Amino acid sequence: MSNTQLLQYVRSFVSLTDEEAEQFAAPFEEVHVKKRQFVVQPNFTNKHRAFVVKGAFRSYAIHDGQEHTLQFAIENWWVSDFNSYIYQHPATLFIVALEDSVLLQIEHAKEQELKKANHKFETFFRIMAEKGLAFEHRRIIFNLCHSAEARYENFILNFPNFIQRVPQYALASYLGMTTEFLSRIRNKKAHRRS
Amino acid sequence: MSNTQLLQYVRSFVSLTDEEAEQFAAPFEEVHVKKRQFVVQPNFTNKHRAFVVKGAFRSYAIHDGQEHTLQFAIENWWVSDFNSYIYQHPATLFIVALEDSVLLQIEHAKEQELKKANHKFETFFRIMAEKGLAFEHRRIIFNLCHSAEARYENFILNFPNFIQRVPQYALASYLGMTTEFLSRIRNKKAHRRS
DNA sequence: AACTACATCAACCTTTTTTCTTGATCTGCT
DNA sequence: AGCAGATCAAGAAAAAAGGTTGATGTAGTT
Repeated sequence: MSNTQLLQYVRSFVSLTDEEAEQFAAPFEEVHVKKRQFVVQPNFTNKHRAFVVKGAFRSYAIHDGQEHTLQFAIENWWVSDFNSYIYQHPATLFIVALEDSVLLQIEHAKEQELKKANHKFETFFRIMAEKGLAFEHRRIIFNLCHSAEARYENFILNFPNFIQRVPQYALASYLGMTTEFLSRIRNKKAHRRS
Repeated sequence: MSNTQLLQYVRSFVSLTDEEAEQFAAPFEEVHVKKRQFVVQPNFTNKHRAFVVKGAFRSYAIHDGQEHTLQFAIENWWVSDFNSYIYQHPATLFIVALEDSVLLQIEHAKEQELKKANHKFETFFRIMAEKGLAFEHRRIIFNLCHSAEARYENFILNFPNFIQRVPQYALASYLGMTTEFLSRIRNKKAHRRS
């Protein structure tokens, strides 16, 4: 059961009794999406917070016709347009499945109930937010300080399991460079090794 | 300007002074969508009525895993999940762009204001609804009375400019037959001609 | 002035996906 | 039995997605 996976994840942050675990998992529903399917689109409010049980996602914005990737998510990551979700405003991001995937999603209102119901649940969501914030801070600083090549190398180092699963144009736009330039970096690297 | 196109259309049904035209057009906003992008999805309320300035759309329902096409729309047609739009209830249809397209859309509330503001606007929307209703009546009767082949021939006759723009599987599901059967009809027809 | 780090544009190739076609077989009607 | 049409499976054809390369440009450095 896919709840097991979610609960295992949650329990790695807060300890839950079996009843608590059950209570936490209850409001989540399983959703299957096919590759290339959108789960969030601009102008539609992002009503759920979603946990990736299986598969891969990309969230991105389009500005002046250019796609800018904000995030990738694979198993045991969360995906949503956070600005849309927490304020329950229309989304500005696209979130699309990069593979056939399975999500566990909880409605915004249900999440509020959970947090009210049990202090541990509140703690869990706080930890998620803090981790997310810290991660983005590291990312921003790193991006500001390093060259395109260094950013790519860093990505490989930190997310080796993403590399085979995200398309290169998406990775390029995540790392803030053109797809052509990323292609050249990879090429150069391959030659160096041989 | 794409408003011109809308106003020309409106004026073909009701006469408007220039001020009226301006007032009518004001609440419409232009939206660009790419091929394969959804503008309406089940469970989200269809908040806008949309006029197709450029491009093509298809609205369809999924029942028992089968897609059933309700409508196609190209330039100068309107597209929405009408049941969702007029009652402002969650949609049951998908509406997807078949090509890169441009819409002019008006919010539900703004439309109500327009209709209150000027009798002519009320008249215009009444005409749209009546035309739509009459059209669907013709369609239903025709479908009940004719064979798959006759329905296809009729479509060609009445909507020659749709033929090249809608995929065949979509047309088949609009005409109430399988894509394979439509393929055979087309094939037979081609042979007859040569 | 040359060099580095990167962008843009266009062409092209490869792989994957989508769409369409065909044959074989089945069903329910008349 | 014969017709209108469905279903299933296999392929072919067409379109789209993804990736690479070369040429050329630019802004900031050395």
